[in-house]
Amino acid sequence: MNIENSKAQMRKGILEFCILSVLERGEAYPSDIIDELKKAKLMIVEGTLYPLLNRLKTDELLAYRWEESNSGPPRKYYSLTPKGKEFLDNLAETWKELENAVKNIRKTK
Amino acid sequence: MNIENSKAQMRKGILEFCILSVLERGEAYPSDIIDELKKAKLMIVEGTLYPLLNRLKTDELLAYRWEESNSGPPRKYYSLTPKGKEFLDNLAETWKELENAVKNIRKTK
DNA sequence: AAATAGTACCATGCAATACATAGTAGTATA
DNA sequence: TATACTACTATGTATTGCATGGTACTATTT
Repeated sequence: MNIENSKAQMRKGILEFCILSVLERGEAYPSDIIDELKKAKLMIVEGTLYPLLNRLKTDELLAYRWEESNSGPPRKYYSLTPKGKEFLDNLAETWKELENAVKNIRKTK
Repeated sequence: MNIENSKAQMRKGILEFCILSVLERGEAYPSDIIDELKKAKLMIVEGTLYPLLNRLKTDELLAYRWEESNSGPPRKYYSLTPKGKEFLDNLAETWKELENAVKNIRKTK
């Protein structure tokens, strides 16, 4: 049993929350999102990010627009929809509950 | 996109950590573990717990012994191995890093 | 112009794990 | 014996992060 695998498993399920959080602060395109997460020491790879963004778009939590880049190919800027913002609030609550649960398990008794 | 599913996904990857934490405090059999987690508001079902316990046993993080019950079928008591304790310490560190990563993403910038 | 490099996005098979469901088995009680 | 309760086992399904391979656009180099 491998700690790197456990790290990846722990990331599962919270990346959605983190990505919506990044976009709460303002629209961004995928590389920006990767950079923001990397700054917070949370690594995500393209093979994960793109399908995830597409899922969120399909579920109407995100919207996007294309923008020409002045130094490379066009970019897809994502932003939160009102529905996305609401969902994010729910995720934030869920995360807090999870944190508390872990805290209780680690401390109590 | 369904908040209940997101809750389940957030649980993925940290149940291992929580179960090892419960056992850090002393050996327990599966129903005890379920009760401890339930007390902390973390729900796990048998179909998840048993395979997980078996995986941890297979990886030598847990040991178990059978004990006759005085009011029902025999019980399988699990306990942490030294290897398990060491792995748990790593998981605790990983969890802390994850908490900080989320905190940074939610707060910074 | 063609080739190469850098950047951006897309597609998909695989591995891991939570859950739902179905079942077996031991013990106690009706 | 049948039923109920408790405990453990097995497995198919759904979901999602990762590895890998690819397409496409723009800029730079040959």
